[in-house]
Amino acid sequence: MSTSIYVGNLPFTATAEAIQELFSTFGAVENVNLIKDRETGRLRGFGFVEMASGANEAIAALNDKDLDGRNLKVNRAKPREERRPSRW
DNA sequence: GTTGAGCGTT
Repeated sequence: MSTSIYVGNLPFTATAEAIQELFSTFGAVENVNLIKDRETGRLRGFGFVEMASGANEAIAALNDKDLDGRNLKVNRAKPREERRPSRW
């Protein structure tokens, strides 16, 4: 059982490994997925983290936490929606 | 800088 966590307001200086280390402090990080624009390849400024345990602990501790001069947004993520229809 | 995908067989 894993918990999907939404992480927003991420600094462009942050990386997946840094996020994993940060979240692994409170539990086991299953996976880290930083979202980036697939057309430009640049970070969108947010990402997702899957944790096997300590998810709520990480959320409570890292949410609204100061990082690189910005306050992080950490919340339980909602299931990914279907991609926009390619065709009618 | 705020809720993710990719272009073939996850």
